[in-house]
Amino acid sequence: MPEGHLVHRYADEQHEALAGRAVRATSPQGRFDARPYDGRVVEGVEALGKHLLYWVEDAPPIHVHLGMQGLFLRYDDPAAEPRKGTRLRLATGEAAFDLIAPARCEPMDERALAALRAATGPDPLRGDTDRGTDRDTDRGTDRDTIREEAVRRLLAARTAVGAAVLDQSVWSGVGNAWRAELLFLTGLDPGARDIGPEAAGRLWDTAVRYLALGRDAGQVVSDPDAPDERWVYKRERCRRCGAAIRTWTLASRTAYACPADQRLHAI
DNA sequence: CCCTCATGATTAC
DNA sequence: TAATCCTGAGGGG
Repeated sequence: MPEGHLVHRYADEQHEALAGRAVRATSPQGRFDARPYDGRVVEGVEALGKHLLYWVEDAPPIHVHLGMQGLFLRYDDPAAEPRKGTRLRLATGEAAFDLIAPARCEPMDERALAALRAATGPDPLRGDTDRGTDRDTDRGTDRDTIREEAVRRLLAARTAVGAAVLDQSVWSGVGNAWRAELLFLTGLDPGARDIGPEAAGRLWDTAVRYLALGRDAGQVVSDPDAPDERWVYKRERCRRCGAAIRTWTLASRTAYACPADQRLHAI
């Protein structure tokens, strides 16, 4: 059940383990044709919002989306028996990564890749790592430029901010738990509209900072002093003020908000 | 053990 | 708006 922070964590871990190496690629379950990738060198593993791209020498990139149920298992013994239902195993001599229950796992052609990039808004975790910085700098998309684009797209959305941040073409990587916690941290009610460039910028800055904490910790972190706690997400009462948390459906997902600490109009 | 729900998103109706 | 993908966690019996 991964949002962008975990997808980036997977990408970083697998890039470290696989890039520059030839991999054994198999589909124990048989639902992915791994033959074009078996024995080839992995050039890199890249996260794009909640999407993963595997770049492999002399083969089309593999697109993976974990959806709600997808996960990776890492085995330090690459000969370990995969669980049945493993869609894809990528293994070196040192480790194996098994992909279970993905929403997507498919080769990507140029057209599909262009469509994916076009449908993917600014990612708070792009440009955060050295790897990403190099790549993004080459395209002239430094942090400030990304931030301006993020603010522009959020304001252009015209929907409730809680709907906009879940729209992956507005910002990519934010999911339902982060929506709840980021909007709390920014003092914005998910139903707020027309929040203005200043609040939009604060929300973006909060996303950049906290998703990085979450990626490094391997879980949602909305209070560095209490990394296992949340302010409003799935809570009965606000962790800050004790008010009863309001829940409702917004953009087909359960929204959580503190009626006292979050406002419909940015201050 | 069985049932429901979920940190997603597409597709069909 | 609902069904779908089809795993894991958690609650009830």
